Amino acid sequence: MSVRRGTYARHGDTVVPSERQRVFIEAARREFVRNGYGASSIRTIAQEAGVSLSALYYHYKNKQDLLLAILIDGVNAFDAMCDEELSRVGDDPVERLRALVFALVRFRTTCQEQSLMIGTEVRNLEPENAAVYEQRRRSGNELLGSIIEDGVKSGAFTTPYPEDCRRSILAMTTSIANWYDPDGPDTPADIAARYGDLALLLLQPRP
Amino acid sequence: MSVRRGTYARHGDTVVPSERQRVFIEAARREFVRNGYGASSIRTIAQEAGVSLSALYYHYKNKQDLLLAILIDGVNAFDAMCDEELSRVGDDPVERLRALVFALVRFRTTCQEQSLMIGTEVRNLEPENAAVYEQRRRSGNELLGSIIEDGVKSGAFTTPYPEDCRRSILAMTTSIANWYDPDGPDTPADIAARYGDLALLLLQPRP
Amino acid sequence: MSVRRGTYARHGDTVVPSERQRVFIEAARREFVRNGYGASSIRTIAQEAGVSLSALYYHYKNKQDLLLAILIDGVNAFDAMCDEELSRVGDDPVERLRALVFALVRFRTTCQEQSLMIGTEVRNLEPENAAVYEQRRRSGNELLGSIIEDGVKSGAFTTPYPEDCRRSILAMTTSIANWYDPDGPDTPADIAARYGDLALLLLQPRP
Amino acid sequence: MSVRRGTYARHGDTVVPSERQRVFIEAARREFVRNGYGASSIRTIAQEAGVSLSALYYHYKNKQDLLLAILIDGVNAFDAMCDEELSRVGDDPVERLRALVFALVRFRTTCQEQSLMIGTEVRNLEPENAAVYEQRRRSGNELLGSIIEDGVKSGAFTTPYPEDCRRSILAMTTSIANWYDPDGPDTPADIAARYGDLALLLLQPRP
DNA sequence: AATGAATGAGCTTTCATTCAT
DNA sequence: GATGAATGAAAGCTCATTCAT
Repeated sequence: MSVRRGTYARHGDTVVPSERQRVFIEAARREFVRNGYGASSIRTIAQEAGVSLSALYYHYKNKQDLLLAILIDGVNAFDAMCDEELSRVGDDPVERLRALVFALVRFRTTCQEQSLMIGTEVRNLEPENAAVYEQRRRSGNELLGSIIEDGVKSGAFTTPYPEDCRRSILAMTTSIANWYDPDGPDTPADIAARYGDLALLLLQPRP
Repeated sequence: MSVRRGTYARHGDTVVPSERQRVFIEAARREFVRNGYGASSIRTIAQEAGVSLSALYYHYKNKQDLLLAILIDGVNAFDAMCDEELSRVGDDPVERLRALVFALVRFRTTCQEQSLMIGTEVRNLEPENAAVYEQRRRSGNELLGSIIEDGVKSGAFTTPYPEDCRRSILAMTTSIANWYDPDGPDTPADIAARYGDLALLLLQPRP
Repeated sequence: MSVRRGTYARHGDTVVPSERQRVFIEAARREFVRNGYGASSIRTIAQEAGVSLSALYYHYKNKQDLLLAILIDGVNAFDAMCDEELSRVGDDPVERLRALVFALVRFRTTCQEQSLMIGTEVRNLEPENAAVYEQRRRSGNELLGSIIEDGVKSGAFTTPYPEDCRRSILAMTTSIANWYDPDGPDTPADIAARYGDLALLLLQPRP
Repeated sequence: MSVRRGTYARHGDTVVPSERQRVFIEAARREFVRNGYGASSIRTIAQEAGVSLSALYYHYKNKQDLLLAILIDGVNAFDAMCDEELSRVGDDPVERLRALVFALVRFRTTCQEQSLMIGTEVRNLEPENAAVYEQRRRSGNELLGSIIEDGVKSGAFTTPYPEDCRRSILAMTTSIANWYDPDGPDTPADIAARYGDLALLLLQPRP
């Protein structure tokens, strides 16, 4: 039968896309980022991927399925970066916060396209797929909240608005993808350092 | 003889939409926010506005023109709020900063739909219209930059990263439109007060 | 707005198709009779009707709607013939039976295409439309049953199997559409006379 | 080396389908009866048969070939029933007529699906295959005509319209497949007895 | 100021079929 | 015997847009 069985739509668990599927995912992501999901043509995507339209349909049962695959691929990359950065540090909330901000910035700069997809195109997921996606996404995304919460509890952070801080840090790092230029003077590490500082300013660490 | 001549596409200056045009703008905005520009049907918009498709074409020469009208309508609302809030305060950078944040928050909360359109759907403007729009938008949007710059020059703000602060403040207030619930416990003023605090934390005002 | 509002799918009552709609109905009927509903292309139908594909979609909201229109047009023709023939005779069951068989034969011979559609393509109606159609069809189609029933009650027909007779008379007249050749030697009236005799043989009239 | 060589398309003679082929034939028949030939998908058929699409293509060279196989399988069943019933009786036209009607009814009731295919889907045969099929079908189908002819010649049947009788008897028995319900009260034998009576009424046997 | 009718291009999707393995 | 991968053609349908009235 078809590869479609192994699609994310069916099992929620992490399935590594095949080489062919990677080609589709990347072509589609380029298109979706350029035009948005609704205005992107699946014909053009197949063309950009260098195969026939039917071949795409052999691997993904429809446009939605492709969108879901891209988004899940994005959160996988995101999770991987968070895990990697956090594995380098200990339990100190300040250290952990800096590490996470570093991961966020790395993601928004080195995976600019993935980054732009997530959050912009989620609204185009049909309810069923949105559920599948949310479940996958939750785990990775609650990290910031728990780090802040821990820091506040332990007295490391003294901010009176932890929830607003969480949202703000997320928003300000997320928006980096909108202006970051890989050919510009700033390296991801430069930016991460500055945004780490800014994030800590918001959280008002115990002096 | 058609109204189209007076459309934004032709003259860049502010033209107040007629009553009829307001109906179209609002119906279209609802649709664009729901589905995105590319996936929205101009037929559905006409239907929601309660008139015939041809009537819409009498007022706007095409879908693009409608998008441009919506976006300009959005920046007009935005500019009006900024002007209003800033007219209440004097020259002190801290006061001005708070006033502007207040305006930003008011816009993102009370004009949620306009807010979501701006920034999400700009990319769907064709080059010619994008130019028209950018010109209109610039003036209003450079306010934050100049306030920060003034504060830094005068020594009122001591941040070493004024540009990152500007971007961060913009991003964190912008993102409010994504989660704000008019039926929730927080009033726009509540939120504005907190985000004013946060913004000042980033800018590190002289103690 | 569009003509679609007046389509049969919306109101169950008899709406006379416009001139344009007649063209579509006849082109579509030709195609459906030739290939069957499922294998007929709506593109080809539009082509045969001599208009663009979109024009067809302006008048009928989809393939189903067109099918329904054709079928209802068919039962309308059928009903008209039955009414006409029965209006010529009195109350005598034998007379009425002959008149109805005459109407059946006339329909199967002079409206061969309509005839072939009805009964062959009803199965392609989606449930909702099938309901609309059945309701329209019922009235006309129960005539034979009631004539036979009356005759049996009054003793004019002595058959022990009135229900099988009903089905048989229906089947044998229906099948005429399959072989009747308008250029052949038999006139519809010839055939009707013979099938009237046969139908009466089945019903075993009181001698 | 493929089985296709032995397919009906190549030799006209009776080839008994293999066990595997029976599975395909039955799955396909179910689909064809449900949707009609043109609207049935060969993919769905393979799925229902529980094998891969390619496996189906190994056994039948295309959709047409499958249709032909089904139809021929149908006439084979039909012929077998006729032979069986007729072998039980002698030369008397009345006896033979009753036996044949019995066979017709048995076929339409116990092989309902085969019955519905034959006659409904023949029109979908391409000319070449239609020829192959007609040749196979003729023999079995001319039985009724010859029995009636014999009876008329010998004076056993006095009908003035033997050809119309033949068509009527065929039509009325054929239509049984449309309403027969295996779970209903009537057994095939019950129905056959009644339709035998009706058929004889049409033929007007010498008293 | 507004409408109904029409159009051509494009959409997503499914089709029957082939072929290397 | 059987499969996965692929393809070109065509399906039904919707799109933004135009134009005579």
